[in-house]
Amino acid sequence: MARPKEKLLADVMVLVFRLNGRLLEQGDRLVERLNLTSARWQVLGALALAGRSLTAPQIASAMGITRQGAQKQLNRLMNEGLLEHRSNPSHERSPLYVLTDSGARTFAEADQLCDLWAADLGQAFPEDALHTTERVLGELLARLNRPLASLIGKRPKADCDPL
Amino acid sequence: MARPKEKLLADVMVLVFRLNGRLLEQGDRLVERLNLTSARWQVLGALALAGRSLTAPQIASAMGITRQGAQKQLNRLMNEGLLEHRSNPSHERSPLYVLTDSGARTFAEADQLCDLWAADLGQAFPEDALHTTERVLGELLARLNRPLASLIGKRPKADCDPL
DNA sequence: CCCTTAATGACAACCAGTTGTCATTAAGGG
DNA sequence: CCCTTAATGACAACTGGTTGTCATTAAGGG
Repeated sequence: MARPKEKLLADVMVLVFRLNGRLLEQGDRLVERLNLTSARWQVLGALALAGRSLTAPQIASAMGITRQGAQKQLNRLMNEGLLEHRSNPSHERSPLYVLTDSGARTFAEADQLCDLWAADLGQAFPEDALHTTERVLGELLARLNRPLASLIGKRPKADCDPL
Repeated sequence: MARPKEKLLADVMVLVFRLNGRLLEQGDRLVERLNLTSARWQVLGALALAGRSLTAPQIASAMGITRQGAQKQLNRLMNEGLLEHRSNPSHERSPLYVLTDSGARTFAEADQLCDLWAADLGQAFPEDALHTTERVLGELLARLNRPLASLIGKRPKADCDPL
């Protein structure tokens, strides 16, 4: 075989980097008119998908970023009136966030645009190819969520110490 | 079908975002010992792969980022002695960059680590699944490189005007 | 040979994310 | 019921990328 699996995988990695950039860029343009960016859109999405109020750390975790990163977008969305606080019965310093009417409307518009966009992009691909892609990327992600201690010759942290 | 293609594609997009983060994170850790980051590693890679000296804009284009972004990393790599200037016969203000011995050695080490890493990650996947993934992502990228003018109701720029 | 335009580097401002620190609140074990 | 520890928000500094601007150099057309 001309391309060993490592090389194929390296190609996939490079594609992921490029795609990430393009997706964010096009996503930004897609929701520009709504005064959203990809980042703020994703926050609205986390709340809309959850269908209930969430705290900042919960939203961060749903987005796969740090709570500080999520907090920045939350503060901004609050200022713009797309979100509001609900007092959190089980944590007085950590409010729950919910979409305002304006926020829900804005997200619905973005979601419509996204469907059009995805339908347009998706028509080029056979269903099973998309499925395979999803499976591979998902499995890759799962493997990347484990540490790579062995390769870098770094000792595992104390709490991972072998008995 | 329970999942229409738009939804599958949306899932793939989310996976790309997550993977991008993880790959950068693990990549950073992989080359940490070499005083590299994913970004600086990629600059060295662009030069090593090209096998010849390149200008800053050429490197930026190879990396798919802006020339200003590439320049930042180039300046830093110069300071650390991994790159050096060659005078550019065809452009006196835009020098050519080449790897120093130290830069070439550092990149060779990183490349070795990368092969180990990719081999480890790649063994989980059948060859044809990786191939399909590469094809889908590549085609997706190609489609994302065209503007999405129609969906956002934005007029195309003057130089794209229909005759 | 000018003169306009494109390419380039330097710089600054910004965006989205990270890590780290600090003070406060929540939670749980003697 | 303390007292320690974890979780949280606020803040600051940093990274890697973006856009925009400016001055200079290259390139090409009258």
